[in-house]
Amino acid sequence: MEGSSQLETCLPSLYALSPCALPHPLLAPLPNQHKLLQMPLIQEEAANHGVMFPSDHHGGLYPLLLPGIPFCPSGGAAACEKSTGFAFGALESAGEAATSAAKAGGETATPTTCQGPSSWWKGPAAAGEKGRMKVRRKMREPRFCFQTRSDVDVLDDGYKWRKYGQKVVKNSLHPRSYYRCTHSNCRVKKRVERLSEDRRMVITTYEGRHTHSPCSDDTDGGGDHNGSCAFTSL
DNA sequence: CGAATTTGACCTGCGC
DNA sequence: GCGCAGGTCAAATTCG
Repeated sequence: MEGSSQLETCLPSLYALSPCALPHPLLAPLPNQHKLLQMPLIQEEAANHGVMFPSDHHGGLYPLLLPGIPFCPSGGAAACEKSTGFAFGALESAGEAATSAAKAGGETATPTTCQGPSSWWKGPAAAGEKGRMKVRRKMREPRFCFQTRSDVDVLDDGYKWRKYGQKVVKNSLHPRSYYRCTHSNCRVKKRVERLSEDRRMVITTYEGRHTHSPCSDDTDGGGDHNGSCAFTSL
């Protein structure tokens, strides 16, 4: 399913997203060869919210993380928000920016104001009630959104993902895929879609933070066996 | 046979 | 209030 050769150029940039292995991945610009395109719309948000973005101006590549926000396992997002003053919804429009970018073909788009309310599933407990009680709550999760040039949709970022949905979105020729981290207590999600104009451009939006390290994906918890993990090289 | 993926239906939020 | 679009669920299907 996955063309590993095409993946190679993308891997390091994705690895840099790991909050577990790299507490401060922002500090590590990636080589030129890893093509990420900046999205003007999101950069606008960056200016407003202090989010860092990929830069192809300096040959560096910076994951889209919220600076100053510590790794918060098991839903510490709210606490982080308090302590840092950052609203985790800040990148809410970033996710939409991906779509906007797709629409505008990477052209400048008017930055939308951060729309606070967004949905987030409340979890198995609430969802399980009455069978179809899909109660959602306001989104308070960090988002990392970036583009990569790849022939494969699902980039191997070290984590294991399960696809839970696919949707054709408006103004996009390609369907958007929804993935969720397979780790038991990890509710990180990601959306993958392709640009209408350039099907090789993959827009990946990560949502939330992993509560585990990439290598210990299925072996829960303590996995410090980084020996064979590519993350350690960063 | 178990795990992963597919796919249609359902739910929610937002704009008009 | 209504309709649209995005996001999620879960049964069915496919794959290893």
